[in-house]
Amino acid sequence: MTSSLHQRAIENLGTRIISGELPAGHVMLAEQLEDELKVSRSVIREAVRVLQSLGLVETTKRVGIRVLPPSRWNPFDSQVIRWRLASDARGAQLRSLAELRAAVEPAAAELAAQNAPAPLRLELVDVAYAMRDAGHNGEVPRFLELDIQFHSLLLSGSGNEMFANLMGQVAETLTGRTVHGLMPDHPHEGALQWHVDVAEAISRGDAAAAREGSERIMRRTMTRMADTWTEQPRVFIPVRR
Amino acid sequence: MTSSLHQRAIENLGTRIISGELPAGHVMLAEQLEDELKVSRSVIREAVRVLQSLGLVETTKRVGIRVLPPSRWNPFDSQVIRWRLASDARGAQLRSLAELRAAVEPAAAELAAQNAPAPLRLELVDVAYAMRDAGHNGEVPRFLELDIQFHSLLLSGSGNEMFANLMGQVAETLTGRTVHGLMPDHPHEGALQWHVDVAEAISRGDAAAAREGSERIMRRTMTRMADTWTEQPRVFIPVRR
DNA sequence: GAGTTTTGATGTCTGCACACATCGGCGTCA
DNA sequence: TGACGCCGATGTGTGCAGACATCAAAACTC
Repeated sequence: MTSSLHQRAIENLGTRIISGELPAGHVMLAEQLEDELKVSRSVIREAVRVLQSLGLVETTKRVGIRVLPPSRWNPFDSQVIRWRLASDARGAQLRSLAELRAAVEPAAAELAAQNAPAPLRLELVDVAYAMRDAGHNGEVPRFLELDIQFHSLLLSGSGNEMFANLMGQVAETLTGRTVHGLMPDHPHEGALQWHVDVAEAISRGDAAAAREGSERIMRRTMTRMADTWTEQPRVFIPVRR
Repeated sequence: MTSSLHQRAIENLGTRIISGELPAGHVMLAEQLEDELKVSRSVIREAVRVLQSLGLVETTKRVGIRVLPPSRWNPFDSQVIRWRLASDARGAQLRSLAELRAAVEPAAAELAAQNAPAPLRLELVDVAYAMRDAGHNGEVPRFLELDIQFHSLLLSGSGNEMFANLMGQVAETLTGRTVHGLMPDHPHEGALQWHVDVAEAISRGDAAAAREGSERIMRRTMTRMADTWTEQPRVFIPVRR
């Protein structure tokens, strides 16, 4: 349990802002938050400072703490992502993550084939084969675990820390699929082999094959998920000049 | 100037941590920081809370404030990116951003062709032609400005808030190229036309052409920049299990 | 309407009590 | 004698309460 008071205050306010309960433009006073959350001023202030750094609120003297519109939120912060996944915008968040992942993974596969350290390549191949076996045998939980590990290793092997950081979020989209009932008991036969192909391409340093294999996996993943979020409204962030 | 004491404390500690002056594992005491920065506890505490949320430090009772290794830093936070760009790792940061951009922009172009609102499509075409003119006439500052606007509009038009958020960082990589002396007085003739092609493909909703055109631009950009950072060491983030 | 004063919120500082992880002394047991 | 574990001492962050400083919005004056 993250039982620190300020962490709970962040959680409370963060979820309420992102859920829309506290809409953009809504102004709060520090004193009012003290009463509401039954904590002292320092706790509120520290929480507000963190929310400020996430782009969720801004503070103005003589006005108070103002909630900022979604276009100001930092969409890459893992807390923001978590809060959005718990909100009505869950579908839109999953789509954004899936699109990002589909864009990044082929590039990461290509880089991994060029740069990944040898032990990581070996592990990647092992995991791919283990994954194929688990898929054949219908061991769904083990398959999901290996799937996450496979893609984590791939992103990590790219040697790009931004790609690698997407691991955590990718895990969310993969586990999110099971929640949406999108995981069949027996994973697609072709996809299992494609993972092995990607791992071996990376292992032997074949960048083009690694990218193509990864693109194949991503294309299939996207087409399978696409129809679940067609109804999700898209948010267009205005260009700041 | 953002002259708030707490902001300055964040800036001071953030730059020193990311520059390596305060190495991973280094432990500081809140009281010691008060003396050093000549500010009160509340300022230090609020600053530390923000740095904690960025993954730069962790606090432990009876120990103090411990600096975390780079693998724990949030690589998508704009402050972290800015601090890295100002450090010795500037080259590695630019490479990471360029790789991310190269992965994302073709996907964004494809999505923009499918989803962008009509006014944005028109503006994109206008900017592309203006860019071509500025390039022909050797108006370098205006060209750079239009270039940033073009790519911002493209990312924004994708309707994916994560893609759109990369705008600010992309501007950094583009202006960073000029600093590195990578911008010729007269931009590449083909690239100018490619931008127009992408804009028109998006404008008429031709997703495949938009993606291909964007890929062409990105391939050229990457090959042109690649040799500037070959000597930059890559950082492999271990997979957390 | 321009300039000035008032006002009310955040910003900053300080002293105190508390929680709790670490350390070290002590005793127990093998 | 040495290893181990209990347990209190200690020092740190955490949380609280109250004060004053600062500064920009709002009200006021001319």
